[in-house]
Amino acid sequence: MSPMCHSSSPRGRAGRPRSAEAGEAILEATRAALVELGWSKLSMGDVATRAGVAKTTLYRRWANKNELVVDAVAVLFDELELPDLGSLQADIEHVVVQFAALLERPETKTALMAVVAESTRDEPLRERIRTSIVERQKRLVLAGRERAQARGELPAGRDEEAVAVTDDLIFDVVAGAVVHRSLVSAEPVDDAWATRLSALLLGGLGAVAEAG
Amino acid sequence: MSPMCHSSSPRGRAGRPRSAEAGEAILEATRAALVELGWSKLSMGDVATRAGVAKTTLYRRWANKNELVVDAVAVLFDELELPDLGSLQADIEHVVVQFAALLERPETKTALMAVVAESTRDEPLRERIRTSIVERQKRLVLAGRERAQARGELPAGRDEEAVAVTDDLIFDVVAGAVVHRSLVSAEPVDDAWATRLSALLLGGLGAVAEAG
Amino acid sequence: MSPMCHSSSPRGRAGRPRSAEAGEAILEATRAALVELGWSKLSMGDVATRAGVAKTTLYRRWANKNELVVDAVAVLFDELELPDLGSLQADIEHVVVQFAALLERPETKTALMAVVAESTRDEPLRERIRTSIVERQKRLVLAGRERAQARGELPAGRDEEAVAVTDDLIFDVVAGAVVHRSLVSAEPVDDAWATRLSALLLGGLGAVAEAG
Amino acid sequence: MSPMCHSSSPRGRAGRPRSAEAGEAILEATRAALVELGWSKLSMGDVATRAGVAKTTLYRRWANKNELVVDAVAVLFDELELPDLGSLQADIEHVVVQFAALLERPETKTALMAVVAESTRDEPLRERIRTSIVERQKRLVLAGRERAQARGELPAGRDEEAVAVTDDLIFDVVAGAVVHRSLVSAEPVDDAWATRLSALLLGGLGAVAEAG
DNA sequence: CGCTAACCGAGACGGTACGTCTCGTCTTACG
DNA sequence: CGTAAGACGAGACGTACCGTCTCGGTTAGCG
Repeated sequence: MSPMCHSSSPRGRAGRPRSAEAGEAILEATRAALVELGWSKLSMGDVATRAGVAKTTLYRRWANKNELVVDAVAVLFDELELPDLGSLQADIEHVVVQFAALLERPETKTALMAVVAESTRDEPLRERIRTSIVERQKRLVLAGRERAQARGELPAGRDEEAVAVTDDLIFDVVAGAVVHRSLVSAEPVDDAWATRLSALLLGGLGAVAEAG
Repeated sequence: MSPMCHSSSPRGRAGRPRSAEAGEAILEATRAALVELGWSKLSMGDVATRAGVAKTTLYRRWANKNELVVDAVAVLFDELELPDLGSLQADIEHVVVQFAALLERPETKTALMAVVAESTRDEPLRERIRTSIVERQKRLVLAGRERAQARGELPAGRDEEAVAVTDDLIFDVVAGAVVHRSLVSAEPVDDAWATRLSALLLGGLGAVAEAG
Repeated sequence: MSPMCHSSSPRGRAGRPRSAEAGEAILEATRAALVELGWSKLSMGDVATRAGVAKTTLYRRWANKNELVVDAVAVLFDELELPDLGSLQADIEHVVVQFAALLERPETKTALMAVVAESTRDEPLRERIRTSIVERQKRLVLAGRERAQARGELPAGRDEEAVAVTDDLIFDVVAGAVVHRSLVSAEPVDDAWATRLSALLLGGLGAVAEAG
Repeated sequence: MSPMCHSSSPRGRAGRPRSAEAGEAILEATRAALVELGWSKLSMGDVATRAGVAKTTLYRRWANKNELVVDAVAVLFDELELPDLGSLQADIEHVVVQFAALLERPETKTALMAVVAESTRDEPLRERIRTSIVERQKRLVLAGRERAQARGELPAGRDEEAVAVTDDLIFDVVAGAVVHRSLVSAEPVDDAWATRLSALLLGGLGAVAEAG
């Protein structure tokens, strides 16, 4: 399940194989172009030139600019980590600040909303975003919740379904709130804000669990 | 403070005045084009044609496509209302569902994230989004909170600053969660989800207030 | 019946009129590009650049490279003249040499056969060649024949139809022979060859007239 | 002197020899593609696919599209014959009609002028055309003239040089006239026209012989 | 009988040009 | 002066071929 799978080999492999370095050079060039130009002024030709590659090579691997950009930024989200800071509150605060820092990076800031916007009219793109970014990062919620349960901060989830539903809710709330604060409200996600958001979640989680 | 203020009349008025109907026809045409084509395939020329107007007229009133789109969709957000449903929980649920319905409309769905994305590289646009959309809709949080205080569901805010900070937090959390659920996770914002989100917030609000 | 008529004004005139100088600059640039690059390496983008014009401007006026090239070279054929040299033999020799000289010019040499080749698959192009080049130059045959009749070198044509048919034959023979000698056989059309061809025609004309 | 001689074996032969059937399949595929697409839309990749052959195989044998096309159509010209019809006039008429029929075939029609056009800028191509097509078909003039001399319709040529010069003239006139009538004037080469052309030539030949 | 050199198919590669589209500006004539 | 119409310079789009290259795999003939 390679990230770049636009019309791969039909059955086995015949002919010259795709250059491995080209792929990485392109993604790197894409990120550089995002930083310099932003999403809307990024052009395929420019990326190709930066990567020292022909435009055709880009189109051979990605159907369009959006798919390319998703692949280029998806890897950045994998840098997010959830070290054990001893309490759920601390863990949440940490990931919130980390995520906000990621969103402050110019390549992420300009690209994320743009591809989400495009995905509202492009089902394959939406799917690629889901698999490359969204679903991958739910691991953070999962890990945080399980660690909190291990610590006894949260009750063990009896109903598996209910646990997953709550995980999803938390994910949308945390990710959504950080994105909205950062990109829409355009106000800083500092430690104080992260603390307030964590407090809100912790308090709310109890209520949701009771209501369950 | 008209929403379209790109170089008004210099000092008094001379020559032929601007057609009043043209402005509304353009915004209407813009919304229609958003529905049919989505943001990225919407073009100024097409909007002009639909509105029966020359391209020049568009550029005389809006600096570019993004400013035009913001004005075209901003008005839709004013339709959001907060009827008194008797409890804070019900009020929140109602506005969440209403907001989700708004985001499901094709013109809003395709446009909102797009202009936010563009605004990360365009300060005037960001400002226009803030004044035309974001700040205007904070009224909903304000109204909901005051009504809840009146009902006694929430304590009266002693510190005005702290109240505003919490209002902002709630706004980012609610708006962000709904947007993320709807556009990024691409899963439905139904009554059940709205109920869970409301429960989370109500529970959290208590905690935040205590911590405050 | 302007030579450049690719989708001109729908009914009357509205909007900015087409730049007159642009048209001439484009044709001039086309001829220059033909000289330097030849037909097959001539590109629309290059012509546009040479003419200091946008590619769109070319496509607004000509449907494709072939139509442009026909217009660019057609005017060169109008330079052919038929001065009265006192005898039909001399007149023929002169026009043969003149035509050969025209075919030796690099822009004509490379372009003429190319557009004729393309015209075998492109009816509008064939028509444009006929009206812009072929039919226009039949004037030379007409003038030569009438002058010879006036001199008494040829009998006055009784049957108008037969005269036209013979004119066409002569045109195809002269033009075809020169083109074939010059471009296919790739041998020089010098005075000696022109003399031989003229002699052949003069001798043949008598026979055709008798047979006629 | 094989027709396909693009960088044969260096000194002797080693390794696998070239597939004989591939060569014919490629020429056949080229003709088919010419019929369907015409010269300008014929592509090497398409020919390769039609022939069930790799593009590499084409380039191993022909330097480029034009050389390939010349070889593909050259063989068609060998079908021209000059049966003895009893008189020079009849022989000429016959070959004229035959040649016109050949030029009416879509593969010939589209290819011949195209490669001639290209040859004005490509000396090796011009040479290939001369040896593969032009010089080969002069045999028809030669045979016709000798047969006419044998019949006593034409005087025996005293001066060998003069005879060759006249042969060339006749070749250019006949071939040129037919091509021009057929492809440039785009009018039919029917029996009547062939008769007129033959009459012109026969009459002219006498004059040229006397003048010669 | 196994080497080995040249062949073969497939298809990716860096390029170039295509013809279309949209941008935002400019130039008309009309009201 | 505002307007509708539409041409303009600029430049990106995504596609199609070009001619070259790199693969893995035949297929001869020579040793």
